[in-house]
Amino acid sequence: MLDLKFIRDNVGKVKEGLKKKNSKADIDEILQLDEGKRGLLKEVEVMKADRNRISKELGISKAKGEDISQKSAEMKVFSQKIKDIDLKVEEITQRITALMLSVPNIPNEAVPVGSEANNKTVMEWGKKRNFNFNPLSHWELCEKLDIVDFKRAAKISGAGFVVFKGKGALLERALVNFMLDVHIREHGYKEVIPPFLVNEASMTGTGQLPNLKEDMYSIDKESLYLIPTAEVPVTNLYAGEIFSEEQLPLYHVSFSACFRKEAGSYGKDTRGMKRVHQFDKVELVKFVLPEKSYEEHEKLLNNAEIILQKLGFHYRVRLLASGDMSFAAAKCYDIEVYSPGCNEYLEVSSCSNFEDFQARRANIRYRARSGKTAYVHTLNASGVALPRTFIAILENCQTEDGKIAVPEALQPYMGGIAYID
RNA sequence: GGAAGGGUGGCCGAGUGGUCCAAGGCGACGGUUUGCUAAACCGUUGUACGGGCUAAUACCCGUACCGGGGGUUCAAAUCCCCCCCUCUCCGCCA
Repeated sequence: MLDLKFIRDNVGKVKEGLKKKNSKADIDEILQLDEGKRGLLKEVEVMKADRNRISKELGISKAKGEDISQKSAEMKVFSQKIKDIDLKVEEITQRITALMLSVPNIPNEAVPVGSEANNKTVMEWGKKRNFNFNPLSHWELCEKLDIVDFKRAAKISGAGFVVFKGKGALLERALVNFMLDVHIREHGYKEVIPPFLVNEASMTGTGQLPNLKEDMYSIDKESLYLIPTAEVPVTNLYAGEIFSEEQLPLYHVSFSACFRKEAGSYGKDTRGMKRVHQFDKVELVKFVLPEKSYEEHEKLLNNAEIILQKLGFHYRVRLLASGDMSFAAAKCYDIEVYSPGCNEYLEVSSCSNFEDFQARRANIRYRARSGKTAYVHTLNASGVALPRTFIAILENCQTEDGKIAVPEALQPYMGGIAYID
């Protein structure tokens, strides 16, 4: 959520930012409601001051044994007037809040303006592997090696689900443990294993609700949602809390399953496991001081990149254009790993700085040494998402005779085996 | 699913209708003392919103906030109703 006061003082800047993000959010309506509300507040607060003063006087009169019945009767009418105005104020406040929750974050100045086509490659690592044979797609490899079962997954759950089997399951497990270990031991993150079901407040806190409701699985009877990313439970861990300045920065790494309906992307990437309804992910979440957040953002990006470097994959980093960023982000890098079977770059991580946007929604603050409280900045990145990394391993590490050469970094996590065959 | 307790400031914890501007403690900050640290003593110490005055997030005034919502009352942390959360015990299940 943006700061209403900031909107009030920077109307032009905010409108420009929203335009860059292709948002149709109506700032004017919010400002108009806000003005009306402040007018009413001014009026009713004077009345309340009167009420408080007179009530106090009546208390004293009564203690002296004086008759206060007439004055009481007058005050009853006056109090009712206050209640009526309070009700109006409450109505307006709710409308403002509802509108504010749907206003996206505005982009940082470093973000290129435009749509997906304006995303900028800011860095490339490694090189595409040269094959002296025709590389297979991951779904062909999965079937041949019998390590992922798409058909039976569809039978028990539906399209867009996968079942890992044998060495496929082992590879998935190995990847999770490998990534967790790197972030915990080498990058100083503290591990958290959160619930995979969260309440509505948590989903609102990180910005998935209200706008992305159609893309989430929910258990309506209990008002619970299946998490689309560990970002949701982990960020909301500290909702309503106040850090001391010494506690920051705080780094968490978290493994979770992620659940996404992928509404609106039917027919896209239907083959294989590029886009599935349930997948595993190792997520990095940071809580930092506002003045450090862009420095921390670069470090975060690097932490995620290291995973791909250790696995030895060619990848590129894209700075997303304003219109391609998510609702809550102020600046975002995507890491895309190259996969030869499908011959494309696959997004394995979004590395975002949300500034105080999520912190304001979830009310996560810190107390500065001066004693002042302020919102923290939150950031997160996948470190990294599993299915596409799994794809990249199969397609990049395949041998001519149809085996998968396990990357060296993963071998200790797979009982020392060198090949999946 | 049943029964009982609890939810108060950064934290702990008192508070059964007006004097609550929420006691007291801890912590934090400032000061005195001190070779340094500690201790002791003195003082300060919430958040949000609105308004005034501004260079100002400084200062002044007001309002609201004691889990959330509603009610009673001239007046609610306090009384009543509903809900949420939490904890203990019982039952059921793993």
